[in-house]
Amino acid sequence: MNDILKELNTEQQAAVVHTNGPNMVIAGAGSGKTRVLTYKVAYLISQGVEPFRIMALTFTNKAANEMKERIMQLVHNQDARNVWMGTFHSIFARILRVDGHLLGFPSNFTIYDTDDSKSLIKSIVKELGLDTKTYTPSAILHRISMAKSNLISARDYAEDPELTTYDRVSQRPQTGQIYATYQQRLFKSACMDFDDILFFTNILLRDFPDVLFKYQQRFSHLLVDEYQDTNYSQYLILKRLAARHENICVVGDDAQSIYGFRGANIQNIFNFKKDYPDHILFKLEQNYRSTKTIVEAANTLIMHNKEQIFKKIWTDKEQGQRISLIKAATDSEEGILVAHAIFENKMNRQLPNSSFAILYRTNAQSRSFEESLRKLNIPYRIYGGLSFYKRKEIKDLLAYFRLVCNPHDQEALVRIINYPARGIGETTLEKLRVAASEKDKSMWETMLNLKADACGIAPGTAGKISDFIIKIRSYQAQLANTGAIDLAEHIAYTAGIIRELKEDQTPEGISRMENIQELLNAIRDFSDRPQETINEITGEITTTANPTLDRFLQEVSLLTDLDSDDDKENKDKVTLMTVHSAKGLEFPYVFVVGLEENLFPSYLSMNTRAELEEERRLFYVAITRAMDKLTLAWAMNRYRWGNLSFSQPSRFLDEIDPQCLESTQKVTAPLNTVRKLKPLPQEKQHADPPDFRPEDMQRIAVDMTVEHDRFGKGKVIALEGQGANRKATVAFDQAGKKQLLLRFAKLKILDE
DNA sequence: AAATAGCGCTTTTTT
DNA sequence: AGCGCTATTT
Repeated sequence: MNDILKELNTEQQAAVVHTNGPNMVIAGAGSGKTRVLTYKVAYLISQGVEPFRIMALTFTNKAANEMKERIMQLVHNQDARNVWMGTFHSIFARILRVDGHLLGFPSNFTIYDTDDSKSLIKSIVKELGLDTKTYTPSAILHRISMAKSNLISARDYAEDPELTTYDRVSQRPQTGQIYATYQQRLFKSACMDFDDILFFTNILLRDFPDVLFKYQQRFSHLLVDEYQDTNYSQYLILKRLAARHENICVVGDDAQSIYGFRGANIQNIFNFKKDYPDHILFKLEQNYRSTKTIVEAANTLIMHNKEQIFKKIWTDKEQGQRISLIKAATDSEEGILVAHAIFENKMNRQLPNSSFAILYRTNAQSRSFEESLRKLNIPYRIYGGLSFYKRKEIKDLLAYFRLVCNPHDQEALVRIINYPARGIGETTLEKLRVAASEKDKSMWETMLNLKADACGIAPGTAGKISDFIIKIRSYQAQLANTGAIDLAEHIAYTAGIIRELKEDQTPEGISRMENIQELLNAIRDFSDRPQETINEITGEITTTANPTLDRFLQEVSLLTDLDSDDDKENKDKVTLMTVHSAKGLEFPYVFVVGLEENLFPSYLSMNTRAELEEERRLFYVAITRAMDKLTLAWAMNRYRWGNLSFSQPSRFLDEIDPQCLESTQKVTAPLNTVRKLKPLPQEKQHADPPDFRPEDMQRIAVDMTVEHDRFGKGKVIALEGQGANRKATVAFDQAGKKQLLLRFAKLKILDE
């Protein structure tokens, strides 16, 4: 172990070997923050601390896994994998699965992602008879999220004059009511949203002293990465857990605090100092990542912030190249110039694609870079944006899995009860919703005890509901004793999703099918990997083989696409991502693009000094990702929501010491002004098929062969309803099973 | 019931 | 420009 310590500088060593009592490491960009944390855990293990008594909280799961790997190398001890290491959310979700029953949650509770939460809020807003344009789901969710991060329950919220006044002033007086209903609904569905994981962890530790005691005892050492981005709720969990041993080490950099918008509280740094007056403070100021030019540029920039903990970041490295500035005429030219710059550097210096990164403020900016990179045949990978797990087809299949594992999960139920179409429409759903809310039961329970006539549901529809229930139950019966991949494939093939997708042979349809296959592959990988399980008594983590599908779901709900892509064959790609997701990463060549007023800084963050300073810290994070060479780009004109608008260069460009910048400015502008003409809309066909006979409608009966102008030939399987509402279920040779309203469908009888 | 056309709306960052 | 929702069509 002493050999290992030699790989650290004096300050880093001091921080690593200080293992007793509270301590804080303020670490500048590129100063080896993660290194200190990794070595500290390794050092603790080498000093005889049992791995499962160490809790290390990181910002991403990827960081956690990399750290674990490194630690195992350092200590030559497989037990190191028993360190409780992961994001706040994944670690405390794990704890809630063990002890959440005390709060009334089953251990298989579902975690809602932002889309689930918004869609639930939307349906609540509608139920309460409010306007979804005033009460936009994202605004409401933001309010609820802020409340939860500050441990304000729905009841507290309603009684808080400041919050309610704010809501009244902003024309949304019912926000508190929505919050309360939202919580009830989540609870009945056995679901938690992201903020609930931290909120309920706090409640658990607050109201159940023996649980608190158990974890306080167990975790002798707490370590926290990216402490500057923790919120109040996270702060309080740490404070509670650390109260017994007070061996808590937090690592962070106030200059890189960029998550204020989601409740991160820089005050936590000062609270730490207050809570532990005898804490030791370490400062890491030597940067090992970047050239002198880049470090100086970053230092001069951040000086413009008023609120900061003073430190002087310095480096031993060479002066390096000056920072290039690209001034483009338009956003598409910005893309071209950046792609060409990458191409030239790559060729002249024989660099791999992976040494380049393009960083932008908003996901929407990625397009022009994708286009130009593609034209030059430069492989790239985009992170963020529409992530894999947010795609419709993936969410659909996952919803089946979710419903099987937790039938009370209402968002999952609503999503798939009529997908693929099985004749349970919006009207029926509304009746079920009303019935469920009257009986104060989950929708699933309501369906199980369905008294159809009482809810005004037709017998035919009730039959379809019961078919659906039987299907889901048959999956549920297999859950416990079937491996994840076997059940997943069984569901994918028998629920009709794959059948539905196979019909669609458009490029999008084919890509959707590929995505489903990719999801199944991911589950296969997961099934092949032994799973960690917590031993309830000792807290030790043991592994079990052949995990079930619910284990997969629990894992997947907290993943981001940043976490899960390492072993892709082709790793040598240019990276495109937002500055936020670039936190903690580094690249030899970095392009920070879109440096314009109202874009970076964002027009939404220029109202207060605090917001503007956060934007500046964000830019600070962006430029400190660069190791060797930094290029900044901006466009004089940019397409914004459909039309071209003029831009001013970002004020941040003027805040960098001009000595760090290249004096020359490139201006080349072969403008691509030819835009494709849209084809004229086609004349619609209103006429009936020439040989259509209206009287056929009366004569149609089960087992007849019929023809539809779009779906082709098919056989009538069932008929229901009377008069104008008469419907036929037809099995088409090509298009599959469809329900059609005879009044419209114009079916032609081919064979009786 | 299912598909489509057209309209208005939104646009920050993410565990 | 792209999306989701509503109104309209089949």
